[in-house]
Parts: sequence; structure tokens; C-alpha cells
Amino acid sequence: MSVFDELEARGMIAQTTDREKIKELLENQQVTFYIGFDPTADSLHVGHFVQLMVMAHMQRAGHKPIVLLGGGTAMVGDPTGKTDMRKMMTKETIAYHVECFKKQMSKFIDFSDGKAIMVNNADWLLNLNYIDFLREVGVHFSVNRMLTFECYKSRMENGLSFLEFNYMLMQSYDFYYLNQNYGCLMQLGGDDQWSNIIGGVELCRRKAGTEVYGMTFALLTTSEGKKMGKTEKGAVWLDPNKTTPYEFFQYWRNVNDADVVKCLKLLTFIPLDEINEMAKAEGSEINKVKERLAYEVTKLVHGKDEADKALEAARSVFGAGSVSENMPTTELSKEDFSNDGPAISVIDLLVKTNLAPSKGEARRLIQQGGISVDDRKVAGIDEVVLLSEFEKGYVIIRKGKKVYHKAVVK
RNA sequence: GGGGGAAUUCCCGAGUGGCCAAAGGGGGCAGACUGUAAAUCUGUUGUCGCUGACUUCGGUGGUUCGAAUCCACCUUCCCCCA
Repeated sequence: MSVFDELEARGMIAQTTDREKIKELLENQQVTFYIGFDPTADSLHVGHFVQLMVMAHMQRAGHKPIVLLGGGTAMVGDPTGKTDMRKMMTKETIAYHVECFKKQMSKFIDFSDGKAIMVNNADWLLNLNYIDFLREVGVHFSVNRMLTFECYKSRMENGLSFLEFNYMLMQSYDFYYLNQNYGCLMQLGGDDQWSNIIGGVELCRRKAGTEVYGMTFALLTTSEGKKMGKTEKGAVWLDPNKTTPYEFFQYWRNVNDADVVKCLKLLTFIPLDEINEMAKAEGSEINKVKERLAYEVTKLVHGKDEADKALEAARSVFGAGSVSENMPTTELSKEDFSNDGPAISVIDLLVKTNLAPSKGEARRLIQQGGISVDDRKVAGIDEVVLLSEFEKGYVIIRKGKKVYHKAVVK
């Protein structure tokens, strides 16, 4: 099975500029291709992960990836799919983000022996001369046409600055540059990047007369069409300091039934036959499949050790209900306990462990019956936990059904 | 450059002198039902020493017994004309 067939069978491919030609190229020669990542935050998130998986599939098949870090394009900001303009980032922030991205990338892509290269478009975009750029690149773009593009649709109502309008030209120029300097033949990206990719394909043809190709990939969306990888706290990050391996694991463990198979295909290397076999699961059997998904993705992102720990922690918490070494833990000191008892109120305990952001919230949780301490449901807001209860080493606080926290006294 | 409009709690968005910690929706959290899912229903969603007090409605000052609401100035944003 060729990479193209593999990607297609996994449902990863969304659009292609020339399906037959791309298929043929990928099957018969080593192709240099690129995917761009704009350093908009200090960590990659799961949205990027799908792109990295595509790269990894391609690299395994012998093709050569160029990871393009958008140190230059991030100065402008991609308006695609956004309803409002993003806050402009300082050059220092962008440079810092680029460094963060660089560190994370090497976990997923093999850069040894020139098997892949990493470039930063700041290197060629930042020193462009405005007039030269307009004359050489701008001349090939039709504003009339650009304005009809789907990617600007939402912005036609809320306003689109000239700064952002130029983003497409920047990205198109990237493709042209990489084609001229690195022999890059193909640009891949999320399906939202279609317009930007097309821009580059057309620029190469008009300016250099070379034929290059573009291919986009399915975005990670739920069966309802919502973007995945977002939680109330923000994105699901790949940086373990921003999203702990356990949280990361739990995110995948809890995806909707309807999305499990899609996630397995997009986010793991599990062979298709095996995935199709798992897809037959029904009812509560699906839980096993979800567990496998969570384990595999966590393993790819955080390594086997962390994945094992997360799996173990999840099983002990939701299965036997016993204590886990990997449960989030808060250390209390003796001073946190009042003299009578000595004891600490459950309300204070919740705030100390960050299970509740405020005492009001803590009261509410107790009143609604959402808090248990060592399997004992807390019935009233006046309840306390005695220091002596910590003598066995710890106290387990449970908030709702899924959140467990361990408290110990130093 | 000229004219008009807007800024409200996590988000959207009502509120135009006291009945406002501020409608409604979204989201979040908790409860019920479950499979650590979805859907549904219920409660809740500024802070605290919590049957009360305190701080909030872009900013600063003012009018008033009393201001999210009125006035002045400032800041930011949007729309129309050029």
C-alpha cells in the first residue's frame, strides 16, 4: 500500500490540486514537501499533531519533509477561519515560540542525516523590500478573486485589515521560495489552508512556470463539526507542563463514541485492519477502544512511560477506586490545620488543592453533593477533616465523578 | 478629514436614575440517568467572616439622597461619506 493510499484510506486527505499526479509522484519518487507551522503559542497543540502525523507517514514512506516555522508569517497573522484579528505578537515573543516549537518537533520528525529539514520563513520574509515584493509577487494576485475566497468570508463582516490580507501572499511566497531553493514540490496543510496553498501553487506557475502540488488534510473535528482539541482551559497542548500526560490521556479517553475511529485513523499508527476490527465494538465495549486510543496517542506524544502511568492512574481511579501514585497531589503543612482537632475545613481544603477557585465555589460544590473525602460524602459546608485522618499518609478528595486529588501533610 | 454608533460579568447579549450582583442564550461546574461517552432533565455560575456585607458594567472626574443608566473629558472599536 502506498502512502497516498494509506493516507486516503485513513480518511486524512481532504483536497488535492491534482489527485492522479500526486499519487503517481508519491509512488515513484522521493518528494520534498513542506508544512508550515505558525508559532502562535509556546507549545504545539493537538491540531498541529495531525499535521505531524501526516509528515511522519510521509517520512516513513521515504519522502523528505521540510518543517517550516512561520517566524515571519506570525508577524502578520493568518486571518483564515478567524472572526477577529489576533493580537499582534512582539518579535521577541515570536522568537521564543519558534524555539519552543523547534524543541517539540524533533520528538515527532526524524531530522537525522538530512532526512528532514527545518527552516524559518523569518529568514527570507523579514528582509523583503516592500516595493520589490509588490512588483514581483503582488502583481500575480487578483484582489477581486481573493475577496471571493471562503477563508475571508467571516471577515467580510467583521473587518479584515490590510496586514492580514497580505498573509496569503506571504505563504504563497514561502512555497515559491522553498520550490526555488529546496526543490520543494508539494505543500501540505490543514484543510483550512486550501486557499493559501492554492495561492502558492499559482504563484510558482505564474512566476517560475513550475508545476507544484498541494494537498490538504482533514481537520480534527467532531462528528458535529466542532473543532477538537479545545477545552475550557484552552487547547490541548503537547507540552506536558501545559497539559499533563494524565489530562491528555483523559481527553482522548472521553471523546465521543462517534469520533473514536476517526481519531484512531488520524492520530495513531495502528494498522487499518486492526482499526476496522476495533470499529465493530458496540455499547460499553467502545470504552476499551477509547482506552486504546488514549494510550496510543499519549505514547506517541509523551512516550511509553508516561502513557503507562496515565493508563494505570486512570484504571485505578475509575476502576478499583484505589490510590494512584500518579494522582495530582497537594502538600499541606501543619499550619494549615486549626488547633481544635487539629482539623482543616473541607472548604479550605478544596481551595488549597485548587479543586475550587474560591470559597464560594467550594461551598457550592459541597452543597450540591459533589465532594467526597476518602469515600465519605461531604454533607455540609461545616465539615472538617482531622489531621489524624492523614496519618495513613494521605487523604483522597474527589470532586464530581472524574476529578481525584491526593492531599498529604508534610 | 466629515457624520453616526458602540464599550456590561468567561463569551454573546438585555438593561437608559432606585425593585441590579445585573434578563436571556452559550460555555463551565455539580446532581439524576449512564459506559469515565453522547443526548436529556435539574441546580448553579462576582468575592467574603454568606439569611448579611463588600467590589463590579472601557477610564477619570462630576450631577444626585441614590448612577451600568445623566453630564464632561479621555481611551479603544465599528459603520457611513471622502
